[in-house]
Amino acid sequence: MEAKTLNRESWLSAAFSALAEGGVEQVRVELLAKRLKVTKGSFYWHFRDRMELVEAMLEGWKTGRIEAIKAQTRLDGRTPAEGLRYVLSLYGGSSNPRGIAIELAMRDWARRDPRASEIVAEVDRERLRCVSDLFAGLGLDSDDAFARAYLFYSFIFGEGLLARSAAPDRFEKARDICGKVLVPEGV
Amino acid sequence: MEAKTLNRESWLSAAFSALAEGGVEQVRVELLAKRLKVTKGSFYWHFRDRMELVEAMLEGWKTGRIEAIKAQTRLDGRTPAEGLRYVLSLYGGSSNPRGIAIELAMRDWARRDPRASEIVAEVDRERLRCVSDLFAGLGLDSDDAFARAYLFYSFIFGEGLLARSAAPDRFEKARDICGKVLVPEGV
DNA sequence: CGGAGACCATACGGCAGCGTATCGATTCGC
DNA sequence: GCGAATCGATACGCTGCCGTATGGTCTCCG
Repeated sequence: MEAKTLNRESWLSAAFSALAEGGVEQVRVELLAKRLKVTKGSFYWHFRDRMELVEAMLEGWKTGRIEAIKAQTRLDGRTPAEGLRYVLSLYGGSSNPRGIAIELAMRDWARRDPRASEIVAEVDRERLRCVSDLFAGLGLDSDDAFARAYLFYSFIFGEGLLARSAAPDRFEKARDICGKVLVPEGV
Repeated sequence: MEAKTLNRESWLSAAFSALAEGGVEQVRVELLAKRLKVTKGSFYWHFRDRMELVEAMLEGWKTGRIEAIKAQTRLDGRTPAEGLRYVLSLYGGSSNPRGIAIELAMRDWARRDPRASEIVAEVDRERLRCVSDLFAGLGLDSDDAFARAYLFYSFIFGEGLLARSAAPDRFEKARDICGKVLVPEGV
């Protein structure tokens, strides 16, 4: 049962798909219209212009990601180490490729747009805070915990950047070992 | 003393600047022409079309980066650990921002262009091999050495992605600590 | 000095994207 | 049922970009 009429969410969803696949440059109203099988008449009903769509994307992404990291690091019975391994697994490997693609596209966007940069910074601040707390829960002092969180997220994002085809057969094992280094067993 | 006439290198250099600042989408012949204060008549004298420029960028980047990593990891009297710290310092922090920008733009490019992806993979393969060897020189076995190299480069690239404005005052210390984790002292 | 080639300017056609304007169709409140 | 609001189609002008065609201006060399 398809919704017979589009709404803001339909356009936003399509916009995020376009962002994931081709970067900000590819979220263009006529391309989205084609994808949604309508004309841009529909778009300019739901949005004032392209800027408004783009702004809605930024805001939506920000609140969504901040809610997500808070939920993901709320350890209900889990130990801090388990929590860290869980967060790592969410972005690791080939799980959630769309999420990784959006994450990378967002950051590339942030490199040239101050508005996007601001949003990414807010999200990063929250994320670093949350996983810093987990590392602190392992017994590390404030500076070490922050540094570990910094390493943790640099690895997660950087992994998405490393060419998978550079040595496909060795990556899985490497990831496992990295996991052990990133979240130490005994501290 | 300005060169009174442009050549292929002039255009390539401008193209890399545009790439660093705005991604592939921003290497456009008319924009480059404006930047070089000529018209595109000049461009189409030196290049058949935009594709040829872009292909030259890929090839030039590939050979340049492969030569660079080989030179940087050739330890002339240095210990492996010193070599690793040296390579880390080359991309770390705010040194060489242009190099980092090109690196990131290249990888964003690779995410949607198979040709670019192939080039990046070749460079990554060589880099992983070179720093794997350094880690192996520390006494690690093959799998551990590769994993360490994988972590090493993920960190380097990922660091460029993390919003610096998320906690500007804590990053420097974090980087230092990360350095110690990435290239272990005593193994 | 005169011709050839290197280098760039000018001008054009073509396409794709943004945004606007206007009109058609469907749905919902009353 | 009827009017108004909701949603989308069609058509237009504008801009920025690619690529081509053609002509102009130097410089070098015999």
